[in-house]
Amino acid sequence: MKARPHVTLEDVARSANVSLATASRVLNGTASVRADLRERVSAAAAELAYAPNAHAQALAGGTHRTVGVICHDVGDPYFAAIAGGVMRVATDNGLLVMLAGTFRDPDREVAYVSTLRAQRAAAILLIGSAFEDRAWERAMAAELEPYRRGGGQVAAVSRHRGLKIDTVQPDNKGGAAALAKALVGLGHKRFAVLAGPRQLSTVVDRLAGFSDGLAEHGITLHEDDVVETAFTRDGGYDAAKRLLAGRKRKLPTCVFAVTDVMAIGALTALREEGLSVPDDISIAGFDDIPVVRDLAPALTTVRLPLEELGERAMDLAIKGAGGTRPRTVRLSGEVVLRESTARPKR
Amino acid sequence: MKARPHVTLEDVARSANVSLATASRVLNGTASVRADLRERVSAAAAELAYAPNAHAQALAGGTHRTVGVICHDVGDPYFAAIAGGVMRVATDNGLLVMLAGTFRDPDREVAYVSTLRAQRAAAILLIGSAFEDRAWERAMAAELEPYRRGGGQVAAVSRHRGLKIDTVQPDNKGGAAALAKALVGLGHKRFAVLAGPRQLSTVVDRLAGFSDGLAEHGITLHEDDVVETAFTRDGGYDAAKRLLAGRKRKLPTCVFAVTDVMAIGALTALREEGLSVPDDISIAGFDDIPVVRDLAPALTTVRLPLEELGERAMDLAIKGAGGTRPRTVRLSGEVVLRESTARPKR
DNA sequence: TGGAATCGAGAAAGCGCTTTCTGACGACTC
DNA sequence: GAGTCGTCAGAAAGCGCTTTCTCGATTCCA
Repeated sequence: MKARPHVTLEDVARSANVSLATASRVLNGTASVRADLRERVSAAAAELAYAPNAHAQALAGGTHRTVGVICHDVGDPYFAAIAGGVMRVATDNGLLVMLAGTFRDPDREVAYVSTLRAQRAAAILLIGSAFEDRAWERAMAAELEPYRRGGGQVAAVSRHRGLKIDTVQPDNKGGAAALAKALVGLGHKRFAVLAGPRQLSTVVDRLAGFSDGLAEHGITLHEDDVVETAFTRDGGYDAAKRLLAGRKRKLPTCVFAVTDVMAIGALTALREEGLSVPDDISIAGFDDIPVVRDLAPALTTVRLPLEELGERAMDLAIKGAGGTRPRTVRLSGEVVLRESTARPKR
Repeated sequence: MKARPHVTLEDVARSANVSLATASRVLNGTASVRADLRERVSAAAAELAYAPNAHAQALAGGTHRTVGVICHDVGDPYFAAIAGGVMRVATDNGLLVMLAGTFRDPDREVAYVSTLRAQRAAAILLIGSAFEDRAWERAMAAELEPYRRGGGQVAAVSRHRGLKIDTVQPDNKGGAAALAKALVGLGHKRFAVLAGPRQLSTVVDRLAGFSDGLAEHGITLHEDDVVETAFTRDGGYDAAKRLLAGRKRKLPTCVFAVTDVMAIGALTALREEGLSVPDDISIAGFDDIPVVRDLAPALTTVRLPLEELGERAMDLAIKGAGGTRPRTVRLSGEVVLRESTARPKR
């Protein structure tokens, strides 16, 4: 057998002794074709293991069945959960998902959008906090705008409003405020927050919400109660260590890590330093990624409907933009008190 | 401004007052072009926010810059870690990754390969245990074979040898055997194994390795010491509960869950039943996914170089098949004893 | 200064498919 | 039985790009 490049529709047509057009019609069910011809074409296609060239189909004005999803880190359970939701909806709609991780590099994010644009992806989904940065925003808009003008759909999860796109927005502020109130309700008065870089809108919102929640009870969150760190497990770990190193005596009774992933790192750091959670110190996270219920102690957090976040974003993109105003779907979180928080003993 | 479809190379060429060919050459740097023309083309392209149509490029015999990665579940940390490795290498090589989750549905897996074939993906990576099923294997081969004949690269992580493809194979058997020996070394004599479905080759290998390792020390793993369950966190949870329910008295002193994810579920189940790990019972997993070091107690496991698994698989695919024989890269694991295992007290 | 050799730009031929547009052919109507 | 539709298969025109192939304009050597 010779090494031939690819089986084409023409091969199928020739083998079935019909025209290209007829073969195409049979394979797509576009128009009615006499039964015997239809039969011959199907048989030939199967025989030759024909797979249509998706590029040619796309070029010929056919379908664009792929959607691009851009997130910061595929390995992060938060994104993984959202991506799961996206994929379910995508699969249900016969769409292929291209998942890209930017490793939090703004330039790479813009580059990916550009590539997706070149692929004529049916939709682009931006998952995760935007960078609050004018230059980045401009660059992003410069890619997104022509993409949409060309008929592309764009939707985002948890994004900056600077980009005028359809968004599924978890209620970061409200959730954090509710959490703050719940923690104050447990009797806590001295707090510390492990925050990610303030460039990220999610960080800013959760911080603000938490601060507001405390303020309602007359508690002020001072700037030096906030430890800024990387938005990762290791970031949480480091920040907790720094927190302890800095103030061995006037330790807070409760620590709020702005994401569960960071809380997990912090939990380990606290344990390593010989502190018992929640006896010596309480800790709470945000997101309710699947694994936190399996921790010991199980983590108090704000439950976000992660999969739904992804599903709704995909929905938004599929349904297409109706009006000209960007739509926003708000999804609220729910405080889940678990064993990592308790009444303070100090 | 009118809603126009897309900026094409022709638009750019016209705007720059050069021919299509010249514009193409400038944008690809294919051949030398007079400086002023080059300048004009670049300017026009930027001005119009031109993005080449990747489909047209692919069709015209240009580049195929996308690779497909198929795994069981994107949300599973094991796959996420491997995918991270794949993505790093892919990005370094200017490739786009399309990640697909099959949710352990064999048919969907085959369907994805078919789609990827249609996309003329540069490579297809199969991540995770194969289904040990003749019909599935045949269907898979029927897709893969024409794909490779057409120049496609295929590589796998942790797969069945039935499919004759390049493979990165973690040493499941050896790792499990080493783990068994280490556990026996701690003094354990009565074991139980939480296993996934035996359809999956990974399960079979780890089970066999563990059994062999025990056998070397004269310990026999009986069939009813093995609890078969779903290959997930919940599977581990359920299996552990069943284990306890079944034999409140002659409890094993050590439980081996064939994956960390399952071990995590089991850990929670054990805790819920009031058993202390490792005082009442020891537990070990396999894979060393990132989160297990943050558990309390931290999980004993077999460390697999997960990211490297992905990297090597991508390497294999990029380097292309040299000879006709499928290549196999073997990566060994390393037993990591942590706090979830201790000398048995019973 | 003439002719060969060189260089670079444009014309045009596909890549594999979808989709009008055409044109047979048989089934109708009056 | 002549004329009119309605069907359905085939011919052909792109979709947007890359890449020969071609040919005019330079440059260089004799």
